[in-house]
Amino acid sequence: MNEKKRIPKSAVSRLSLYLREIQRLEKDGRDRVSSTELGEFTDLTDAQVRKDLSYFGNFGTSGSGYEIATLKASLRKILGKGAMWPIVLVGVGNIGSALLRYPGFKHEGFVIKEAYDVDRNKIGVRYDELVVKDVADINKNEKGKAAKIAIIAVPEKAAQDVADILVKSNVKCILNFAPVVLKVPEGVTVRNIDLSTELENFSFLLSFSK
Amino acid sequence: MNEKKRIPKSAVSRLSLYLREIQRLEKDGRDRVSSTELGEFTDLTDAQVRKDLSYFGNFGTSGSGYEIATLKASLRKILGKGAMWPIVLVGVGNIGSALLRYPGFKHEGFVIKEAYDVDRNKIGVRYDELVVKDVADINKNEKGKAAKIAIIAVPEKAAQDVADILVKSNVKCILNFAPVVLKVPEGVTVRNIDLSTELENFSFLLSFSK
DNA sequence: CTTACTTCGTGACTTATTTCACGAAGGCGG
DNA sequence: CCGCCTTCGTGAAATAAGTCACGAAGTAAG
Repeated sequence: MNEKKRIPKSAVSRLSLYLREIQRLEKDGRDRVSSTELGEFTDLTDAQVRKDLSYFGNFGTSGSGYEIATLKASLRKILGKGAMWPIVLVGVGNIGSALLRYPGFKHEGFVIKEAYDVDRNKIGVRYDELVVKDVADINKNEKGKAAKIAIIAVPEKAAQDVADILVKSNVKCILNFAPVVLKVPEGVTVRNIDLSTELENFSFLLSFSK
Repeated sequence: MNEKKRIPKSAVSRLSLYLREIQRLEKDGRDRVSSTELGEFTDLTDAQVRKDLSYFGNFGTSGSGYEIATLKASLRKILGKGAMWPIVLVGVGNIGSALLRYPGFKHEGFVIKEAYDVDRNKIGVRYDELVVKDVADINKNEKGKAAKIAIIAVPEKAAQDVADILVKSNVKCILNFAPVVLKVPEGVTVRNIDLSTELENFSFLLSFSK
């Protein structure tokens, strides 16, 4: 209910999980779900579920939990689903091209609208309706097109330069696969997907336990 | 210094960043670095850097910061680098095959030693020295081979089954690319890489800020 | 050797996030 | 309509994480 309270950053990520689960439940023909049950599916406590949802509204009914149809609609609204979000991809190497081929995005409301690379061999390659362009042309093409979300999948050396260009072309959110801490101005959000860090967490754990 | 204090989970991830940065500095010929400087590189405060490091030892010298060679050695030790960690990959689709082709792992101390899939067309395909095997044979091959780290890159429907099999074959750490919350017994760690959640964070942000 | 400066390590404090636990609301059977 | 059960929403308490700020230790210069 309360719009003023500060919302923990991680609550939004959990909202994603809730949405995913209730969509699954909906497919199974369910029409109501309790916080306890949602918690079981997402490995969270019932209190956590209720609190997270309560940051955004009163979606539940005391005796009987949450109605799936309405909760779904609300969560989708909050998470900005419904619009199709255009994405710029920079770097069509191993990961970049995997993302291009991944069909799931469209279904989730995201489309890679443009793809760039430096490599001659990659420029001009077609993926579906999309042709890989020269990274030198980002500004030209991007300006005004208003993709606010970008994915960086270039080698570490190039990542900061690419980020700078993207910021100039008005990108506000960057999903970064390069193993670098990007410097961006305020108002631009970066989220890192960093495989070596993830794996090092594992090797840390494994080295210690026993 | 203090071994008893509870270490924040995120401190280990930051250790990875520190290690990466000092290795970069070392390549540039530097041999000392201060917490302030490390903080600038990683976008953290100097206090955060010092506190993180202090969970694991007294690596610094008061007047002059951290000696790169020794800090590097210590961090590598803590993070379990030095050994080559074998990894099992399950799912050789878009993402899985990108990971197989990614050369960086080896350099970081991780090697994909086995790869599995269900798809006839993928089974038998060779990537370097590695041949994709039938997922039905995981147990057989894995038992005793002692890969403790696995990567799941299968479609959501299959992920939990795969996880169960992996757990049986003694895997302790799972990097999960499937958009599902995996249920695993205590003692097994899962880290999720969830593109739609990441992107939904963005669409959430973008929907609100104006 | 003394003074001025740098930079660490850390306890105390602040802020952020999660968990607890309970009142109130809704549903249901009789 | 009345208990009884379920389940929400939410302040208050507990836990976790991050920041501050300062004493102590090192360095450098004269």
